[in-house]
Amino acid sequence: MAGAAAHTEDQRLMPELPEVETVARRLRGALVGETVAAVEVRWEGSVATPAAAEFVRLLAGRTVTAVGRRGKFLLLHVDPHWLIVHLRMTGQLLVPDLCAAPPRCDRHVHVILSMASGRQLYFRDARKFGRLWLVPDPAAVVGTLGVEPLDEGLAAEAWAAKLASRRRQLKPALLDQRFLAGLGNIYVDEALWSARLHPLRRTDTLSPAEAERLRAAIRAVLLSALADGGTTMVSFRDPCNEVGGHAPRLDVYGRRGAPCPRCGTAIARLVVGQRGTHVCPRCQP
DNA sequence: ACACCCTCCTGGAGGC
DNA sequence: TGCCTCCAGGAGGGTG
Repeated sequence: MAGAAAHTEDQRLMPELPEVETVARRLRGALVGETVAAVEVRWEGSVATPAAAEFVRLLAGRTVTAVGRRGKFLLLHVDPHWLIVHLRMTGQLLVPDLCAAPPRCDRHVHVILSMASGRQLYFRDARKFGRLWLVPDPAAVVGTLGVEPLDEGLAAEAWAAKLASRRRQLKPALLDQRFLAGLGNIYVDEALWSARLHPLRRTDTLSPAEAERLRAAIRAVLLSALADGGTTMVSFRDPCNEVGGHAPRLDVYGRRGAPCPRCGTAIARLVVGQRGTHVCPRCQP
């Protein structure tokens, strides 16, 4: 019975930190050193800033010197500019050149960068929520993001104090990119399950042991997904049009009605902060 | 500081 | 090749 319901949720899956990091790593090898020859913007709504014509003009002739990630944002240094991309729900960055099964250049491909070498980069996005920015300073886009969960910044003491300093429900706090950068709906549910914490617990009620459990769970969940090349339910693809391998290893997300891997109780679905949320009613009191 | 609501957008599912 | 409605989801904005 999890079948139909879970499949519905599977349609709405966004790239989170492990998926964006996977894209960044593979784009780095594909694009660093490449020079942009031409840019085509097929749907102007994909470009947040500047205006499409200016976006095209500024990129032409520039060379990609670095590819990085901050939270769920991709940062491409197209010297001297920064091309920043957020994939949101269904966005993809594809390098057809490298694909064993190349994507069609269909109506969902909204921006195309053509390199001097002939290599191309597609920005494809069925739901059109994804955005591209071209700015002189990345801080204009990513300046308000919180700490990176996989960085030293998430030290145990600082993390416990950070949680204690807020009075919010755990799930909305963990989804807040100013609080912690990179988690989305899937990995928040997975981390809370792993740490045996209910999503409605208030951040300032966690014991030091619980805070540490959560910190470790977040890191473990992200690292595990990253090792699998991310989670693909339906739409996530890396630049080579390949799916991520982590979906079968999810413990609660999209598994309503299925048995909790720890205790066998049926996974429940509730709504927290307007978002579908998966918990084990027994493990997460 | 926090909760709540709205907008963006569309494919898929379910009702009929 | 059936049509129509509903809905999820991240981020940013606004309001209470």
